[in-house]
Amino acid sequence: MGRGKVELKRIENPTNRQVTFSKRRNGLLKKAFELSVLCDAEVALLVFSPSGKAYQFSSHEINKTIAKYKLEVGITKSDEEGVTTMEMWRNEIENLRKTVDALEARDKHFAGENLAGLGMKDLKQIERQLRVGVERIRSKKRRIVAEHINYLKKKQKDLQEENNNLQKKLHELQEASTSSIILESDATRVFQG
Amino acid sequence: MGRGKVELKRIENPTNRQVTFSKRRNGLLKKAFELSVLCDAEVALLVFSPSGKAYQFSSHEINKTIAKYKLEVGITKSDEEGVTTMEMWRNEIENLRKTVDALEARDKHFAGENLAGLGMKDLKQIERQLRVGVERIRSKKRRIVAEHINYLKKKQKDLQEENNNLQKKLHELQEASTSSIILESDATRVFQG
DNA sequence: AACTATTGATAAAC
DNA sequence: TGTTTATCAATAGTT
Repeated sequence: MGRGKVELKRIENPTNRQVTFSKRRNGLLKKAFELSVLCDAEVALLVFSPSGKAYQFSSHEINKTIAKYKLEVGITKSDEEGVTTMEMWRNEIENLRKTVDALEARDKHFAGENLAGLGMKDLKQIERQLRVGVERIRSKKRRIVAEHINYLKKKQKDLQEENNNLQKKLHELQEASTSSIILESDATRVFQG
Repeated sequence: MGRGKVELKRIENPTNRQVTFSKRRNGLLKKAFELSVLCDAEVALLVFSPSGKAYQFSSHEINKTIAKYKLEVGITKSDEEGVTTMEMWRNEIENLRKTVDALEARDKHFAGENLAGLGMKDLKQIERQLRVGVERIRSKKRRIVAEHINYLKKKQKDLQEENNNLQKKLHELQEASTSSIILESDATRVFQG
């Protein structure tokens, strides 16, 4: 379902694989939910990304669904305990190490290092990603600057206003002072007259 | 997807519900499979029909996937006492997870995403790194193109050379042919004379 | 992330 | 259930 058919095999380009994973994972979770609602079914779905991130959906208590499944299949609890656990942890750690390696390789590519073995297509894609990144960073910077400018303008305006007020008051005081002098001199004249 | 839209609520007609369950269950299992293959993901899917019949798909050992899930939940839950070795492993895994998260965050920054909370200084640094990356990628691209051009030039030169050789040979053949005709007519004349 | 051209899934009917 | 068909939904590739 898309611009072209897709072979049923691991997508080699890591970026595409990640994007497809994200899209299809959402689709799968949605459909699991729909099935449970439309057909009144009990559904449990576990998904782990290659990097070890977990996603899940369950229509009921997931542990109960799992227990139900185990009952159905007749698996003893001991299967998942003991030595197996250790192995799993080892696997988990190994997977995480691989993920770290992959991400670090990616970072190197973004830094323009370790490009040997990349083809023109890969390079173009990376360049495009970098350019998009730069543009977004610049946009963010522009926004920050604009916000700062607005802040300064507002501050300036406030100060100007305050300034005007002070000037006005000062003026009033001066006026008042002058009048009172005039009045005083009048009064003096009256008294003198 | 069909002759009409469908409300997201339990299908009341039991026959339709059963038919839809059958179809959608198959669709869901198929998509779970595709996700696991295309994206190299670990997927486990459990479905119980309302009548209690079980269906499942799993890309790996389902018990391990389930155990992995429980491990995941166990790690997120912080946390009770355990054997020291276990603790160490947990720590190691958690550290690796943090590393992965950090690297992924870095990638996001490089993609110009999740920039909230970054200051002007951070942004400038990231932008500089990206620009360096772009420049190196471009440089690599230029080198590839240059190499390709050289290859084409060499090929062209070789072809030109071969071409010349062929022309030369052709010319020689034509010369030879012409001479023999002359010789033949001479001979004829001699015989006739 | 948003947009489409396409493929895929499926509701209805048989 | 299986098949067919008209439609809707998911998504691959692209920007």
